[in-house]
Amino acid sequence: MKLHVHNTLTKRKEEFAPLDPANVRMYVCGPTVYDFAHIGNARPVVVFDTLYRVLKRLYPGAVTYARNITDIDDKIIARALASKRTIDDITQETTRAYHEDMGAIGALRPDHEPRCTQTVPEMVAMIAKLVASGHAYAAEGHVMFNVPAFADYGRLSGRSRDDQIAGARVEVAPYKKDAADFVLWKPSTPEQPGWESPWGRGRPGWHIECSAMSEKLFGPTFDIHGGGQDLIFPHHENEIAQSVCAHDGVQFVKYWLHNGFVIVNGEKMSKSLGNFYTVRDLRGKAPGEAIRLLLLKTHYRAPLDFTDDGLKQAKGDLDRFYTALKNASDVTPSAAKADKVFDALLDDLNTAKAIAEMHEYASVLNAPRSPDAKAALLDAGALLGLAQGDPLAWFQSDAEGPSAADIEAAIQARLDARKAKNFAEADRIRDDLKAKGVILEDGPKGTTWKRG
RNA sequence: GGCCGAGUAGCAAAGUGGUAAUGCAUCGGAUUGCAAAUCCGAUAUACGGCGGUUCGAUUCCGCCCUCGGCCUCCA
Repeated sequence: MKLHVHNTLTKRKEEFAPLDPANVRMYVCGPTVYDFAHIGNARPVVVFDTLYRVLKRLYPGAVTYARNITDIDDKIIARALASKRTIDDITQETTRAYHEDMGAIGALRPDHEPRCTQTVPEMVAMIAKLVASGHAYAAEGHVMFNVPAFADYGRLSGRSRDDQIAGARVEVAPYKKDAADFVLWKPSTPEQPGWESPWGRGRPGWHIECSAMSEKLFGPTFDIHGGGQDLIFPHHENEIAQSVCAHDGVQFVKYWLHNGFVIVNGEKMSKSLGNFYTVRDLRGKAPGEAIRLLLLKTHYRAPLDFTDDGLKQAKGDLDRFYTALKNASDVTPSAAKADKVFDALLDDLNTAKAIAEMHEYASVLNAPRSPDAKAALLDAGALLGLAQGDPLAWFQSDAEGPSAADIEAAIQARLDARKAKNFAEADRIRDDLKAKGVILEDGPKGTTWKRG
């Protein structure tokens, strides 16, 4: 079975055939670092992290994953002004928090995390090239990309020129030659961060960064470009225009992948609506691993309705996996692989199916306790970034509630009571612990406990 | 207005041209001193609506309805 992915460019599922199997390249749009990441920001991270894991298995040692960090942006400038902090301070702290949060939800670090501030010369060079080739023009300190100069504009998002004009709500700046033209470079005031350029001191527009950073790392053409569906237009459409025109018409990206939104109460979760949950906050409610599983339970292109109950259920799913592993601690895993899970992932990253198969492995591990099932369950977890931890730690490590020593002491007291057939006392101890969030399980090898 | 996506049992969520996985929930039973965990079994008129193609559609086509999104910063 071969990997198939849904390509936004063709609107259909296609077999994935890398440009160069010895050099598979994936670029995903990363965060603008001015605030904590919310669960909607986390979705593409987890989705493409899973794809990264699949690609690494298919092309061992040949996959390069890049995810940028946008550290030049007007929202950052605004945040700095409002909080009286420096831009560096904000971007560095936010980047650190981002790494923590994404690590907590099991995301591997990309091979490269390019930053805008370290790619300005490349952006300037690309803009200059576009000006020289007639695809862009300077006007009033700005440099604009001239959309009519790129015949293929609109192909990714499926928008025609007429649609653009009909639906245009954008205020047309007087220096634009065409209403659809967009900014490559804009002037900075003395207070704003800026860099010297042939068009004066200024800063890059939003879209050019990804074109420049991907070119720097990957060259003019690469395999996969990912991001959220809200980036299809205008961001990715504009990236294509810039990159293709800067590279004499050479193809930019072979496969465009986009994840669906996280919604809450029927509405898209977004910063502008203010209806978002930060990953940081959710980590206080559930383990990061449960947040990850929640994001993977729905196919990546479908909308995902976030609820507290869904988060609880995801936690419950993990409990089931870890229970199976805990109860099978004496089973030595074979060399079996999670073939069904892998096949599901190869089919356009069908994580929902993959998790269902993972449940099947857990069932087999519970019942016939087969070494194959244990190996497969663990392998499934490795592919999905789940259930890799120590089962006892999963159930027992929690800051709240009685200490492990107190619990052990209570268990011993209860054991004594049971030996004396004093079941009333034994049950009292058990109920007491339960009230404190500790559940006891009497098994053939003695009593174990977990935090509920 | 243009474009895009979604609508499957109580909940979540896959999937298929021949009446539909999986998990949770619910109900029995096994096991247990009683539980928990696990196992066995059961339940549910579940595929938004109306047409069409077909021997047969939830699955293909058309129209419609509902919800959401993009067209302006946004994962």
